[in-house]
Amino acid sequence: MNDKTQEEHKLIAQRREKLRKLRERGIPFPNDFRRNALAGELQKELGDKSKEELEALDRRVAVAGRIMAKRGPFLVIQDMSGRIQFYVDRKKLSKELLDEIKTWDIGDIVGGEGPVHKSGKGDLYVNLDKAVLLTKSLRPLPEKWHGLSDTELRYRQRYLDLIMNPESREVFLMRSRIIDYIRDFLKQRGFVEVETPMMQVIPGGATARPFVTHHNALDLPLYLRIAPELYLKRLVVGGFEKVFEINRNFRNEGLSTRHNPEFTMLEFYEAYADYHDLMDLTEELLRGIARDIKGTTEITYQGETYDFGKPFARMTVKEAILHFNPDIPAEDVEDREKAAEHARRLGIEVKESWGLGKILIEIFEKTVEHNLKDPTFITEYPTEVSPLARRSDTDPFVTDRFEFFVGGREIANGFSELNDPEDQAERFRRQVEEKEAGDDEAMHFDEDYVRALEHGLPPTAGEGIGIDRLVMLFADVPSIRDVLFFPHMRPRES
RNA sequence: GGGCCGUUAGCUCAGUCGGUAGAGCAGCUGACUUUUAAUCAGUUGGUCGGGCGUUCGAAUCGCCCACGGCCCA
Repeated sequence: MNDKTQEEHKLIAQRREKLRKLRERGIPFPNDFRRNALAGELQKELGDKSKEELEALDRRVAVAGRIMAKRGPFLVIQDMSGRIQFYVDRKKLSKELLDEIKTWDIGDIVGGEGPVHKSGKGDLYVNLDKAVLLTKSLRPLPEKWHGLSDTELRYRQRYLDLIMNPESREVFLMRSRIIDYIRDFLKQRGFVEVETPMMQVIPGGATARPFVTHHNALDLPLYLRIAPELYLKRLVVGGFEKVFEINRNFRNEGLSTRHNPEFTMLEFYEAYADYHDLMDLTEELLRGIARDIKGTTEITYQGETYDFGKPFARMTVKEAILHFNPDIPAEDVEDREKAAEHARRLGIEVKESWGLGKILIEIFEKTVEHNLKDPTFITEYPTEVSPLARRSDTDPFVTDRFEFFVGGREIANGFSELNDPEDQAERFRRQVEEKEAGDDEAMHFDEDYVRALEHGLPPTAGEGIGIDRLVMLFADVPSIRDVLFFPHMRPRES
């Protein structure tokens, strides 16, 4: 380590010196100031009153927050609700207090008390009687007008982004409101919120690469869950007939504007329902979120508008492939070799072990998915790629499954659950074969889960909704990093 | 993993043809006390992401590396 890394920046040194003086004078980080008002609420409550009305009212408040700007005798204070000014009156305050306020810096956290008045220009301010520095900030804030725009710093030092950029705060508040809405929606319909293991002996419920950890006392490898599905269905076996969980999943895959190694998933299961019921429920839920959060069913995402008010389109995987690939004849999606030919032409590396179902899904992902702009349910997913979904009664090649797309992105995946334990065992065996053939995303055989099914899973439908992507949609942001407080980044060397 | 773009003062950004590195904000000194990106005068602040190379001379050209962004797989 050289001197350079230890040497402190001048701006920090100046502030540290001010803190040193505070220490000399007593308690540098007091915690006895109690506020009784919030800036934003005062603006709402008193913002319309005239100067004279406010003086007559003589509303005395105690407000605390961070100094965001200094404007002559005014300090701009920001708290969680908004902003209000403090007025520093030279004629009114003691010399000692005036001298102290002079040492306050932008970024410091302060408290002030006094009556709320209004300036000649019509802005509210607290006419300070008392004021106290509560927390000295040792580091300067970013530029007051442009805020913090460097994306790397916004993600690495999210607190600065939140202090400086109101749009960013708004996204996270919206995220919270969306999750609240979903909880209320499901609870009102009789669903019970539960929690199931994040660390699993057999990672199940999805096809994805897991993170591995190790339990010392049991001397056992444990996997961070890639999905809660198999545990939630065990609960349905146990008589919890309507359950949901909103929690993190972990997948050991790359990072992108749509992927973070940990992400939030809503999963819910309803006994005595099928996938059609869930499509209806999903439609109602998304429409409800749109109305509640945006006040309209017209949702604009990255310049394009989608109408959540109209009934959502529904089509099958095969129909969608034919629709977006007019050059593929209808009979070719029924034939493995012909479908494989089309797949190869599209640049897909077709593996020997793939059946028709897997080939169709690859073609679907390559040519259809990004084109599904308007809210659309896609149904009839091949059994081959749906190892946990109930087989269709009319066509065993496909399952009673759907996925939901909007803006070219998958948002939800749901199906009538496979509750035939013997079929499930057979499907697990196929997965194990694929794993042995080199597919490291294929599922493990979960005997314990099959045993649960053998006790009887009632006819059930279940669904997962990716919360991060949902929030991206409603918040109209292009990257998943914009809806995660602390997106994963490569650590920066010191 | 591949392609393209970016990295200059605490922050937001300029920097021409390769010729001593600039502005605004923030900071500091002072004036000013009803300001609204407060204003006025003065002023401090740089390993130009890191390394190697080309050159009399590199923020600028070349190569390698790091981190980030976007796109593709």
